[in-house]
Amino acid sequence: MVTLKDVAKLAGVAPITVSRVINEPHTVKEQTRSKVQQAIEQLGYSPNQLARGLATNQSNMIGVVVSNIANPYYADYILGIETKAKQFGKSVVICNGLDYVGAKSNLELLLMQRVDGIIFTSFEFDSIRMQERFIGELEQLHFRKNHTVPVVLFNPSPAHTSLPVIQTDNYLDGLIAMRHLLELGHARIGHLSLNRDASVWMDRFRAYKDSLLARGLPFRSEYIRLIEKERVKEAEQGAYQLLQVEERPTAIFAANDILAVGVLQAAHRLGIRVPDELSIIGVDGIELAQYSYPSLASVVHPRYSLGEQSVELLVQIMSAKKDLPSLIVKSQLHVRESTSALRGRGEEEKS
Amino acid sequence: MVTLKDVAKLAGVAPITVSRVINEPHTVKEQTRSKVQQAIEQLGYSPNQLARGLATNQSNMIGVVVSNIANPYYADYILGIETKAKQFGKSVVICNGLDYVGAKSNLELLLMQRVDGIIFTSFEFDSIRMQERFIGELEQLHFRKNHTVPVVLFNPSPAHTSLPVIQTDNYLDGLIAMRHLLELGHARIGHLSLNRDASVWMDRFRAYKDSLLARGLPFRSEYIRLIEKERVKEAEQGAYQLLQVEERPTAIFAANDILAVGVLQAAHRLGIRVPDELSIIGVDGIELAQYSYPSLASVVHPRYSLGEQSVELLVQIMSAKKDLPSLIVKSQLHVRESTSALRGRGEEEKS
DNA sequence: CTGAAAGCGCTTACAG
DNA sequence: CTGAAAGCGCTTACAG
Repeated sequence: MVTLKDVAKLAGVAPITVSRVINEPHTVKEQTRSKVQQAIEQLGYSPNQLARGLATNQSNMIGVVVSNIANPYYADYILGIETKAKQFGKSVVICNGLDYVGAKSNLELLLMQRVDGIIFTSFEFDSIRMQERFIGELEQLHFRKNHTVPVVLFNPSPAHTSLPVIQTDNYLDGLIAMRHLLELGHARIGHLSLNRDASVWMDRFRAYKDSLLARGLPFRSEYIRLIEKERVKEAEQGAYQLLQVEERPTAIFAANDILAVGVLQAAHRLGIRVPDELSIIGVDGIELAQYSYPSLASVVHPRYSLGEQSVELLVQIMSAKKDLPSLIVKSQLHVRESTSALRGRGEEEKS
Repeated sequence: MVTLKDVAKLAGVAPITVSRVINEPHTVKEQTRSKVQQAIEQLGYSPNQLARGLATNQSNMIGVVVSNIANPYYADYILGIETKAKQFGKSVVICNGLDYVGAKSNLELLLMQRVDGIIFTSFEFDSIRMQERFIGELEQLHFRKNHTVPVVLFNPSPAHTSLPVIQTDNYLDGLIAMRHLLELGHARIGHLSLNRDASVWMDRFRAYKDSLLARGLPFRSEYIRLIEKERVKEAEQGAYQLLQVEERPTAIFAANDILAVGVLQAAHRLGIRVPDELSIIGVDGIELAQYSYPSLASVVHPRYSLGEQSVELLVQIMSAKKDLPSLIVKSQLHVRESTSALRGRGEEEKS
């Protein structure tokens, strides 16, 4: 391997001068600089980041622990992270954090690699208790005297933590979805969600209830279905039950797009026309919802931008050497083809 | 930061002994080992990988340059890479390689980081010429005398290269898709693909033609549609034209699932029933196809496994210090709801 | 504007 | 089984 020394020798200067040409070119005289530049190109020199990192105590890498890399929700998010990280001259080390053990061991690896900071996405461990524990350990790590690693949590669950957080507003997402359905005149609205106590599901459910109450609409337990797994098939099964109660809901607020797709599938198989007989809305804005037939209305998360902002927040914390206020990023309602005004009510309005 | 020295001091041994406890524990006497272990835990020591990498000339990182991180095709692939890499004790640095400039600069960054090896996925640069150029530069890099970086290309395009390659068989994928349709009795089969000269599209197209010829079926140019962009919307537009020729195809082989979803959308909007009036099959096996309504038949790539195998191949090359034969991984036909026997022909068979 | 020395935190190779 | 010395390839801090 070509080293700084080799370049220095060829250019007839001291190694430190080569270092300067690379890191602070303006401090070097034009003439020597071009001499060094030439030597660098001639030898195809590529600075060793490991050595540089060791000397500067800065690796120029940021770690990202994603709860599940294969989850399509995170594809855009990761792209946003990568793009923004490169703008700051940083590389991205990506890890999967499917369970506590995996997340923990990946965290340790990242610490060994001396990454400049770490971004964690919302975990989906088996139990919320383990997530609590993990976040607790992160806090300990973060507030340790001798070596602090800047950390940003994206949509942590549980949400209460002293660490810097970037988050979407689950409750607001729910309100937005419900308002859309209510404004279309729907009153018999079902809710399909997950039987988990993470805030994603709890808060969206709370928004569902509050929205009904605010309109003076009854809250009917037969209009609620909580399934066990965040999968289309499971959601479809749950939706069957929701769609077979006596007074069928005219609209369903699915807690996210995966579940919404399941509802759509169920409607198709039951021969229920969407949106004529049933309106459906989800949350997240993943591709799957966009390319369903009919395309699904969704409260869309700006995932790419969330990735970018996660990095920005992390970098700010890194340079400020202190924590910054948490960030809440707004979602946006995308009305597509899966919702329509309630029949009858809609006609009344026309006349 | 706690260093090896600190641990050594606390344990009352030489630094090298601590190093041994970490890297080759069996060479250290039980008694000293436990003394050192205790000191490590007490201080919360975490070995500095940068220093280790500098000394051993091995970073324990592998680089991955993905043509487009946000492409859902790669989500599972990356997960497979990450999982397998961790089994080998390696971290994954992920980069986006949307265009030549981006791929090039990311390559340079990875080289500076002294990654142990790099995996490149098929590029989708604007022009095939730039892809050729990039692969050419990789070859140069690979066969350079003084510092060779092991490299694996996943589905490169153009496909002819002297570098180690792991690939799916585009031509075979096409044959499998076509055989399925032909066996269902279809004779009027359309093909929707991209107007690009990458082998993904060329080879699948060739398989389309050859399959027809092998059955003595006519090749009709009005049954072919090549669109400009790999997008559902664009595919839908292309499909309209395909579905409005006088003698409408009874089946369509879409060159991949994205395009197949577009065909499905077009069929829906034209009121053409799938699969009763039109069978559709794609290639890739992405989620989007699986959760369409009706669900789309596809020649499925084992993407998770492809990721795993990419890492395995890379690791083998790294340790063998020489190139290994290229790997071709088989796809698998998943019949779902979007294909059915040609009416009439199907009934004949029954009687 | 340029350089000689020391050090970042590990491991390798050689002793004992 | 354990250790002292040298080195990996950079940069920091101090001189001049």
